[in-house]
Amino acid sequence: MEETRILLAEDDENLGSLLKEYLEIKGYKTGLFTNGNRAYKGFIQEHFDLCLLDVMMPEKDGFTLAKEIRQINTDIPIIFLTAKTLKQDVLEGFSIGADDYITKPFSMEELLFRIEAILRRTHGTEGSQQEVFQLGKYSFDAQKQTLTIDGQTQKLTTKEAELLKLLGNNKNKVLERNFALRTIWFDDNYFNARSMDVYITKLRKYLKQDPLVEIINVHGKGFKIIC
Amino acid sequence: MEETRILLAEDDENLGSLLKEYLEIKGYKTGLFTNGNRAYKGFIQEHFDLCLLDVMMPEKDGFTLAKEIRQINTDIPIIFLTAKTLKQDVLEGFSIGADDYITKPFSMEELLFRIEAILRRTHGTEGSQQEVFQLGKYSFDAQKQTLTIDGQTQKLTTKEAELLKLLGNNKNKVLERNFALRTIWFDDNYFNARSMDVYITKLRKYLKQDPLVEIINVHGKGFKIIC
DNA sequence: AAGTAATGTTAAAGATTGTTAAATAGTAGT
DNA sequence: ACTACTATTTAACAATCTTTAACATTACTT
Repeated sequence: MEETRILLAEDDENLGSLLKEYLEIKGYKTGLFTNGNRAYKGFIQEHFDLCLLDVMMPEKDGFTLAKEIRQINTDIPIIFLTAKTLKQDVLEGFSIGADDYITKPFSMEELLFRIEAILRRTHGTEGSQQEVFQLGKYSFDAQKQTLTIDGQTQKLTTKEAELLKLLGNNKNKVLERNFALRTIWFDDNYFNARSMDVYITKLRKYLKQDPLVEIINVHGKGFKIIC
Repeated sequence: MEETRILLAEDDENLGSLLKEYLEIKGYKTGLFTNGNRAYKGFIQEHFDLCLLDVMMPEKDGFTLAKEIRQINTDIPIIFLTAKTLKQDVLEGFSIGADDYITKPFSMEELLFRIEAILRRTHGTEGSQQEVFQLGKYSFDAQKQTLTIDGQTQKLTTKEAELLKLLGNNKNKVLERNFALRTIWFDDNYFNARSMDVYITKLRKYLKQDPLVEIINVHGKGFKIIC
């Protein structure tokens, strides 16, 4: 397996070097650039496999930089780091071709999770990758968005499936509220949080047929599925 | 494999040189001309395999240039770049013999997708090459626009085939609405979106005979075919 | 125990998608 | 040109998905 190289564009030097240090410990060679222009030059001169771009930077903002990078390489995964989420911004980001979006403050684990998820998606045999979870007597197919028990199959909506997938990824471990909100809703405001609660209720209904499977709340933290 | 040479006529020098830079990184030798007259001279003097023509250019617009190019070479693929889509313009473009049409702003990924699609179509020994998809028990021939199951063959209309081809190209992955609309309808407005929905319904009907093949909606994103 | 915050639940409102049929546009033959 | 036919778009309404609102319940804090 080759070394994965990450381009990091972040004007806050403290945060930047912290991230760089962390990523390198995790085995990613990281190039840190403290403004958009330098990052662009770096991108042209060196080889990178993934870009982490701060949106708000002096001189050249992350979106502009991303557009320029996209002109050179359409495939390289781009993750935006941003202080605050405006739906508008998220949409603009994705229209440029962002692969993910992460709002500050974020934990290092969260960032790593997203980086690895994207690298799996990009490198891996993608598409055909089977995403079937066993949840007690239930079988959940994230691709097809279906939940099956005793031959009975229930179709799930997109959001239901996305949430159950995150829960299933963390069986018997806490899925943090903010993490789920940022991953699925791209923003962790109050209303999205309530929307997520509604979906938790829906999933619980679907999962009633096996009493050994349960989604429990961890007050103030999030939810975990036990099975 | 020989080198493919692209003629690029674009009066906006910033965009032009970015495109050139990008295309060359992708392995296409690119000649950039910043107005129609220069582009015409360039076309006569050098050899090119594909033309990217901006429609709106001072002195000589893209359509006029295309007509002149067509008099010299009836076969060379031509893609128009245009700021805004007027149905009128698209029709005029195709009547001149355009091979494709792309509206700004477009992503580089999108442009590359179209260039490569056309080169496959034009160059390749093609025939039945990569244009036959296996979708569960179905066999779909994008060239012939036919869908076959158990020896029964159903003819598809052009739009039906184009849409199924895009879906088939992204098996088990989400085909984004906007991308499909821009690729097939050249514009992603509300009405085209509804038209696309109608075609999704039609395709679902055709695909009913194999229950393992399904086109599912990913709310707010697009569709994916699973099989 | 009382008060506050977080979660549970249900229903309505709002947005997107599914479907059918009619209107329009395009095509080929005469 | 006209007619007959097919393909595509538009319109209308139905169904589904998501968010928002409201109120109920539970958990935590003091």
